[in-house]
Amino acid sequence: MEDIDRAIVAALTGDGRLSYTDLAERVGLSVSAVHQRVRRLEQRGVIKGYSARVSFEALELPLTAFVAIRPFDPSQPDDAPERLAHLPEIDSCYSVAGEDFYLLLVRVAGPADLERLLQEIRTSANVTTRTTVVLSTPYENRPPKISAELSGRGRSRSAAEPAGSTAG
Amino acid sequence: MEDIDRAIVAALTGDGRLSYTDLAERVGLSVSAVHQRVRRLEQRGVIKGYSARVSFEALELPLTAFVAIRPFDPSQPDDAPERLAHLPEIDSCYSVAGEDFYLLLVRVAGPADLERLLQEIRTSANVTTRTTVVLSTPYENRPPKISAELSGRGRSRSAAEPAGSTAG
DNA sequence: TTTGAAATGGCTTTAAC
DNA sequence: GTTAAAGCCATTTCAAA
Repeated sequence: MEDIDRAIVAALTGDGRLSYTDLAERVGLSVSAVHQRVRRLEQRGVIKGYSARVSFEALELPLTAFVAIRPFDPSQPDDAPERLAHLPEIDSCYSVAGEDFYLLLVRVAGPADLERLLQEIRTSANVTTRTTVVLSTPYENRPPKISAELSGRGRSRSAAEPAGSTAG
Repeated sequence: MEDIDRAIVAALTGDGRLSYTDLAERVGLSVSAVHQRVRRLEQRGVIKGYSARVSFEALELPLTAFVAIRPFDPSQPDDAPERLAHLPEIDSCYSVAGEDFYLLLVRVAGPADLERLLQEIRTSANVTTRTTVVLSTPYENRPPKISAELSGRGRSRSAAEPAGSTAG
């Protein structure tokens, strides 16, 4: 992938509502050029969509936990992700190597809800659970590493000086 | 928080670039009313921002792993999150109860990069690591539970339908 | 094939009710 | 919360490199 595409992805990861005008200024291209690249990135699946970042505390879901699960009966078909998909408290489901089969990230209002959720998980997927409560989240869902270093591309307008330009 | 606000948050979590026009239609309010609610949600910190959802495979970061860390010397000050923040491969950092001190979610290009990252983590924060490789991700970062279901209230194009105006 | 510039329709945003 | 209006942006179209 090109450097400019990486810069576009990095910018939209930081602010998914950036206008094409601002985006064009940042990467040093015209609006239509940037727009075309974004469309291509979306079509190629590099950009899968856009989401609002929410405060789970404000949503009254202050308790985050990891729930490692493994089947109670390993001979059964392993369809835990589908069996658990209906539970909205489950934020993410990872199939993992190691002792456990899956690692779930869940968000609930408090211990009572966590207890009910764990019971629901166990009965829905016929699994055992091992839960690790999250005490705090120093950072989460940070933008991925972007190696793009935009060399000073000549532009017509000199009024704005986008980030990434060589220090002068 | 009100049901309409929850519906707005849910909609923007699913599609952070929804226009206020579409949003207004979904929740059954006027455009400016929805706009005002979104501004308030942003100011209150319920909506912390907007991000593009990216394909880590397309970004050449196909290997995801969880790295549980604990200090090599527990008598030292515990500032692992700050010491590790400069590593862009670290997607998230959770302070957890249980055997370990922190749980990191990391994304790298392959096993070689993972090995280098683990060495970097150990030396940067003076910690031991226990790594769990993610084999696949059935789902990730799903929208949180929203108790309000306002489906069916949306109008198509009728201009004179004062939704929710029982008081007037 | 990709980029740059202009025009139009739609959206965001503000003010008044 | 609603309506209306003004300004800005997204999207398309076309010309040029």
